[in-house]
Amino acid sequence: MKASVVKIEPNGHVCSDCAVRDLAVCSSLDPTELREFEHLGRRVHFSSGETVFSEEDITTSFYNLVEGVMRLYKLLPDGRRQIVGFALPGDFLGMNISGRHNFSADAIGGVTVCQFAKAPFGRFIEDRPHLLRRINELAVRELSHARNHMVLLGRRSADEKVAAFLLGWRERLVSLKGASDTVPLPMSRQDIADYLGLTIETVSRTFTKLERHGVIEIIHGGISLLDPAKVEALAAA
Amino acid sequence: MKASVVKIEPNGHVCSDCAVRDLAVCSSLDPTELREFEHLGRRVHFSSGETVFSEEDITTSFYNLVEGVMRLYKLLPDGRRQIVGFALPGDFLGMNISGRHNFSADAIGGVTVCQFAKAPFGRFIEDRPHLLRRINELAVRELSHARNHMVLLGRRSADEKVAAFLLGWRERLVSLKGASDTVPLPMSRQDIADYLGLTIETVSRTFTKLERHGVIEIIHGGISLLDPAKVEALAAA
DNA sequence: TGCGAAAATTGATCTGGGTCAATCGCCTTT
DNA sequence: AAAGGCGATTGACCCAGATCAATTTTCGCA
Repeated sequence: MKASVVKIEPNGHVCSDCAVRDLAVCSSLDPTELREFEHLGRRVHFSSGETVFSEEDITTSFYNLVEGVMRLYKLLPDGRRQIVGFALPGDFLGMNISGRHNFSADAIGGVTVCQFAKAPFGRFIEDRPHLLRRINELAVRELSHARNHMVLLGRRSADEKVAAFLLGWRERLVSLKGASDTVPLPMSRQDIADYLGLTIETVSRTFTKLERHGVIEIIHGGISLLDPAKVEALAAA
Repeated sequence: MKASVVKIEPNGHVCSDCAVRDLAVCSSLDPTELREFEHLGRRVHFSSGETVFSEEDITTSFYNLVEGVMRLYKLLPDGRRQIVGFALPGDFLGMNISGRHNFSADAIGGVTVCQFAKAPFGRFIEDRPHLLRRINELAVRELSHARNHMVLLGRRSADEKVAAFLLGWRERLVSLKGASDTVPLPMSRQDIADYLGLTIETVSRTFTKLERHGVIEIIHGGISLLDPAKVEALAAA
């Protein structure tokens, strides 16, 4: 949204002590490769609300999210928005066949990415099938998520959508922050609505309804699952 | 749906004159590889309505659709169904990370697939990165489709959904049957409804409404686009 | 060629979630 | 500490699309 004034970190970064070393595509690289890989990427910081790349932009870079949360979304000509996913540390962004990004991505809160110019990255992959396999693995995982989300969007009620979202988001945070019934929600209600194919009002009402029923507690910056089993039942598997 | 009585074709098939030679994953193989590849797959026929594989089944095979159309879908415990896509000749099915299919697939009309046992296929890929790259390409293409479909499911009206579906289906048929304003629809109205996140009644009503407005003509086994530009306008890009 | 069943269409009515419109409750910023 | 502003909540009302209920059309099969 805002004008993009990115902050590039001084060259001092080393992959070997990167926070997402074992989650990201890099997990497929051995120490020698990793040192070479280090020179391909540069760390870039984006502040809250900044757009990292836009749908229809020609793809010049791939990104490895290192820290923070991003919303990935598509817009219809009249402004309707569908968020197709939230990216978390370890996620790899930018793969496409058309040569253009097919969604936009912006920062929710401060974000650090590891940015790779397309050509050198492509060359690096060339003779490293294990990296390609890792990328494919992430794509297939993403595809599975996308299909689950289609079911949610096409066939679930508002209550089910919200319940499933809370559980799914909590689940995704497990590998990053460990399991917890306290679920931070860094994204806005509008973001949640656009992710679930609902309006902000319906999301808000559903939250308060769940709270009235003692199923969740709305806390500052997130929610707390008071009765996870009940939420699971509401999500209709 | 029906009990599965598959028909395996006698061994006489050769990849080099396969109908999907240039569309499928096989397009990445050179003639020598293709001859070796030939021994990995066997052609299997499924009749209308038969299930090729089911969600949650352990993946023992990958499939290359050679002829016919398949519906790919997920079911909720209470029977609600979301069709996540229709497969056409050239499509590659079975990639997943969990070791289980994450959707079900059944034949719409008669279908011929080229079936590969998982292990030998995996071994064949192992030292052929160009095949892996081709598979990744198909996965990324699929991912793009999935994201577009999320927008449709989450943010488009019934009219827009139907119009977009007709255009999208027509577009997919171009590479198989050439461009045409006559669009065959081998799937049922229920299938279309479950693909678009609508009910069968809404799909039917929308078709008749479009026909009344002179935008399409409902013909036997499909529709004809009388005013493609108008349909595009309705689809809201 | 006709019969039974399944698919598709059409009509009448209902409702979940959208729309419109106030507040409310914070965070800033001064 | 007051004011301004933005995100979130809440309420009143509405409507697109679901549901329920007949037909009508198509199709497989004898």
